[in-house]
Amino acid sequence: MAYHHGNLRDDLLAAAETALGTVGADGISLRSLARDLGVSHAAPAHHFRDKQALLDALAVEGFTRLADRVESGDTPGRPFRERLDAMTRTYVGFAVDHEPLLALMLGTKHHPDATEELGAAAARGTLVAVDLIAAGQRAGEVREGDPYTLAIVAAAQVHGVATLAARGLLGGLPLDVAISTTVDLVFRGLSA
Amino acid sequence: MAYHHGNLRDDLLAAAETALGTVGADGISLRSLARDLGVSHAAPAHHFRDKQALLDALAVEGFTRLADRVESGDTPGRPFRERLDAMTRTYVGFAVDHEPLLALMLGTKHHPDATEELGAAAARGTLVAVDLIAAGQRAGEVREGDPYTLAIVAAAQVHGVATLAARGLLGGLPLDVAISTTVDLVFRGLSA
DNA sequence: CAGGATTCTTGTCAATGACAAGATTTGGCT
DNA sequence: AGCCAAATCTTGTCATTGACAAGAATCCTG
Repeated sequence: MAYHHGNLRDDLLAAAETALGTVGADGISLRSLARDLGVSHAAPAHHFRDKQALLDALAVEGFTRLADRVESGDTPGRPFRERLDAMTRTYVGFAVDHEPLLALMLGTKHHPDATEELGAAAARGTLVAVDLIAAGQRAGEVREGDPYTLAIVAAAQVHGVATLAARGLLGGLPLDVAISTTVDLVFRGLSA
Repeated sequence: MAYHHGNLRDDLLAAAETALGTVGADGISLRSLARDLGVSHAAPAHHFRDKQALLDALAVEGFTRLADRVESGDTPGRPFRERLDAMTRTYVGFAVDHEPLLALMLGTKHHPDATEELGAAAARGTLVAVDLIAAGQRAGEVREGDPYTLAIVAAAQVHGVATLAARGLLGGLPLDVAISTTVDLVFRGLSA
C-alpha cells in the first residue's frame, strides 16, 4: 500500500457524494470516509480544511453538472415553449434524482469564501434562463418586460416545483402531471 | 431552585427556535440548550426522545403558525388576484423572516411517526390554496382544470420564489419586484 | 398518606471534528 | 545526482456531543 494515496481528494468527493445519498449531509463523517478509503482519520484535513469545505466542493460540482445537463438538453433556435418544456424536465429530473445534492447546493451554511465560487457556478444557470426569455421575446412569443427579472422569477417557479417534487411534497400529484401543469402555467404567464 | 423546572418542554422549544436562528439546525445541541436553561444535560431526553424529535416538534409548530398567518391574512370573497397577492406576500414574508424554520419544515430527515403529523399540518396550507383556486373558478376568473392540481402547482411556484428569496438567491432582484412579478406571472398563468 | 409515575440528576460510552507534532514521500532547484 | 522544502499522510490527543443507564427528588392519584 502506497503511503501516498494518490488522489485522495477526488476519492473523498466521490465517497462523500455516495454517503450523501445514504446518510445525508449531516450524517457524513470525515472519519468514516477516511476509513472507507483506508486512510488515517486525519488525512482528509489536508484536502479540505473543514467538513463544510468538502460539502462546499460537492455543491460546486453539483452546480456545474446541473448547468451541463440543462445546456446539453437545450435546443436553441426551437420554439420557446419547447425549450421551456425541456429545461423544466431537466431541472425537475435533476432535483428528483439528486435531492440531497440540490439541498446542499442551495443550503445557507457555506463557507464565506465558497459563496463566491458557488455564486459563479449558479450564475451559469441563470444565464441560460435569461437567454431563453430574451429569445422568446425576440420571437414575439414572450411578453415584454425586463428579461432578467422574468427569467429569475420563472426559474424560481420551476425551482419550487422541482424541490417539492424531489421531497415528495406534491400531495400525491403524479410527477408528469405536475411538470406538464407547471410548463403550462409558466408558459401562459409569460405569453405575449 | 425547584427540582422540577415546570415547563421544560416549552422552554426547550423556545430556546431551540432562538438557537435555530443563530447556529442553525445542525448547530443546535441538546446539551447547550440544557445549560442555557440551567438543567442537567440529560433532562431534555425526558421531553424529546431525540434531537430530531425536538426539531420535528419545532417544524409542526412552524406549519401551524404559517397556516395561521396565511388564513388570517386572507380575505375570502374578494377578487382572486387580491387574495393571491395577499397570500404570496404572506408566504414570502414568512420565508424571509423564518428561513431556518422553513428549511426545517420542508426538510427530509424527520422521524417516520412525525411525518404523519407534519403532513396534517401542511395539509392545512394546501386547503387554503385549493379553496382560493376553486373560488376563482366559480367567479370565472380562473381557467378550468382540476383545482387541486392547479393549486398545488401554483403554490409550489410561489414556494420556489419564497425559498430563493429567503436565501438571497434571487440575483439581486429587489424583493418587492420579485413578489409583484411572481403574482403577475402566476395570475396570468391561471387566468381564464 | 402510600406507592407509582413523572421529572430530573449524575455517570458513562463511543463517535466525531479539530488540532498538534512527527514521519514519509514527492518534486523542484542547484 | 543530490538536497531541501513542500505536500501528503500518520499517530496522538482534546472537548463536545447524543444516547443510554441507574438512581434521586417531586408530584399526584387513589
